[in-house]
Amino acid sequence: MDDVTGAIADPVRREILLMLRDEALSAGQIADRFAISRPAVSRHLRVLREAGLVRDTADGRRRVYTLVTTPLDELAGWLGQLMRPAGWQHHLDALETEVYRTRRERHTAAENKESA
Amino acid sequence: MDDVTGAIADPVRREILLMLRDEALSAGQIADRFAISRPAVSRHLRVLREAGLVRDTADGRRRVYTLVTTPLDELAGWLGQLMRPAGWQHHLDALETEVYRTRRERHTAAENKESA
DNA sequence: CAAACGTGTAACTCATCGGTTACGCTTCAC
DNA sequence: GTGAAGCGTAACCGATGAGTTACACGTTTG
Repeated sequence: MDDVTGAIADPVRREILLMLRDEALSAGQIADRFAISRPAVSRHLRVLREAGLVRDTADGRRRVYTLVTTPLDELAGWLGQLMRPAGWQHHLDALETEVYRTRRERHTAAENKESA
Repeated sequence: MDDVTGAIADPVRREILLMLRDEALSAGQIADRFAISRPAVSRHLRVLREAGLVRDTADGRRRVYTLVTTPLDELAGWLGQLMRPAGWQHHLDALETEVYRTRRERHTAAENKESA
């Protein structure tokens, strides 16, 4: 949990996650979309990887990253735990999870759509 | 958003939020539950306050803190944005079930008398 | 009023973080 | 084989964060 919240805490890393939401991207492609240096992005990717939020697959000399949302379940559960007593119904639209106890393996987002 | 994710990133602060979920607590009461010094807790409270996650009301020489979940909406929305493409339907389904089933759980944390 | 209580703030230390440049390793192209 | 492409790591640095002790300030209480 600490890994996830820590990873989420940085705007660059949040942006990376959003980028990976729609398509898998290589390290270089990701780095190109930021003003900071490539090594800096590389380390952000490392943080995300260690938090389990992304998975990297070697593809020749490239390294393709894909999103892994599973670790977010715990965070979502924590959020739900906090918001429940208040306007629960209201948040339902935005929130979306109470999982917290279910699914844990499911999707794995292994779409090999790298048509870059 | 950065404020919230930053605030959430610390385990002590997350714990504080959970503590405030069920009842309002004074700074001292909160500090007593942690091994760290009181000033340290005080600064955690400041971070939470600046993130809008807690509200403090003066009560004599005490300062009572209450939870404010509103800022979490944005985070919840962001989370949803990330998890939607994956098992969104699934999550939503589980959520609704959960909501109807628990239905505010009996005890209700009725201490929410101090309105905004 | 004076003493004790409850809290926040200031000043300081130490560890961690995010960024940069330099470098090394593996893979593709010729 | 040689050189370039693509990435990650190492070393270094300034900024930030969390913890501590010392202190100031308002509030109760005797």
